Amino acid sequence: MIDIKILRENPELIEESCKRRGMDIDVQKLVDIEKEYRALNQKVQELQAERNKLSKECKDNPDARVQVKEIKIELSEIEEKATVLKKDLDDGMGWLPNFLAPEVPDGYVDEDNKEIRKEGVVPSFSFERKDHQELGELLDIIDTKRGAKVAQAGFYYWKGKGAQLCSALFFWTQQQLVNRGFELFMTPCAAKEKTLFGTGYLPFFADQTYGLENEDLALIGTSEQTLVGYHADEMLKGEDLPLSYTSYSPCFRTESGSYGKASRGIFRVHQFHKVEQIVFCKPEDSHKYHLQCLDNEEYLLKKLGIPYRVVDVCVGDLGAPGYRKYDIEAYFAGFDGYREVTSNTNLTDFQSRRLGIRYKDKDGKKGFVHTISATAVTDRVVIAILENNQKEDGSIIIPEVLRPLVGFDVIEAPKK
RNA sequence: GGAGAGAUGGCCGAGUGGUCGAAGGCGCAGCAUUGGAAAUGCUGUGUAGGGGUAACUCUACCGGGGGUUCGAAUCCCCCUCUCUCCGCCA
Repeated sequence: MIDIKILRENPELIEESCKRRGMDIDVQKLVDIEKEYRALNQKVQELQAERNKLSKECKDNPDARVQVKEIKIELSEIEEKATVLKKDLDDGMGWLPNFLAPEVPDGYVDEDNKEIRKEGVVPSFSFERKDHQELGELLDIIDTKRGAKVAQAGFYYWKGKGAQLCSALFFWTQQQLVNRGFELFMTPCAAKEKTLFGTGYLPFFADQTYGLENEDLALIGTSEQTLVGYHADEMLKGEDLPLSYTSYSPCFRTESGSYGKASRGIFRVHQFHKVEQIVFCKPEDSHKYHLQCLDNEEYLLKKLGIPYRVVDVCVGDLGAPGYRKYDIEAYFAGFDGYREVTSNTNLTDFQSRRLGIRYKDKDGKKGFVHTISATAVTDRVVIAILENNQKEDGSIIIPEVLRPLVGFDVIEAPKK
């Protein structure tokens, strides 16, 4: 949510960021609604003041009762109008995107993202490489057919040593983050509209959400929703910040409208699994923790031996709630290219204003916290391991750091 | 699923029609005391919004929504949530 004072005093700033994002929003109309609402509200308050004053006189002045009754009628008419305007105002404010960091690259699609650096050595192969779909079937560790049979196309099973590898990766990642100062959570996998609105997923990503019938609940698209929502309507102590939370959860997304995109295998699915990083911090620190979350992501990929590149995400690929975003794209040998595995957004006070997450310092200074939302790992990292660590027969070398957890070094290919 | 109790400020908790934005406590801040601290004492301390250069002032808010009344934290109705007991259950 954008501070309504900015709408009032510097609407050109909002127009500018909408324009840069290519969003067609009538900011001026919103300014007018706000103005009208404020005038009406002022009138309401004047009448209320008069009413309050007169009611105090009622004990010894019977005429006052009659006057108050008249005021009440006038008041209810104006209040009715004000309520309508307030709703329009709230709806309009809910659709305003966050401001943009000045450094965000211009552009409309992911090809416009700016590469910051490349790390790791891209593996070379003396044989014909397979993609994860082929490897998954060969090794009997990914089952998309039965996923579709039991649930729907876009759902899948991890199985056997593949499932072991996933479990190990998620567990290991959580441990690494705990070692880096994060507190571990297990969260609800459903959340109500208020929470989804507050985190910015509504109204902007309404078509991505799996709602539950006859309930004010939807399956979470990410545990960001439940972790950030955790502190809704709370006043945090300044000295407790930053609060760094992590959790593992399934993530549900309808992915409507994305069928055209490269989606062989389980790269883009209706349910995936993610270890998330969330930071609540003071406004002046959000840039620092944004970079720290990025460092955590890079640390994990380096330990796992996965080559990657970091990109500075462009305006069009950023998402309305985001102020600045770094993606990491890992190298996938089967795809022979870099594809998104993590995404790390500084949301500034966009979510905290919607959710009412504030902090108070000992000296009484108050403000809205900033939030950082960053992926740690997802199933896609497992896919990268499969594709990059394959041998000619299709067997997979397990990354060293995960070997103690899975209890084997290789997922062996079946004998012919 | 059945029965009952409850929701008040950063937290706990009193308050059953006007003098209540709300006692008291905790917490927090300042001052005093101290070599320093603890303890103690005194003072201050809700949130959001409007108006004013400012001192200040007005409005709203006691889970949410509606109603009664000149006037509602308090009375009435609806909803949501929480807790306790019973049943069922991973």
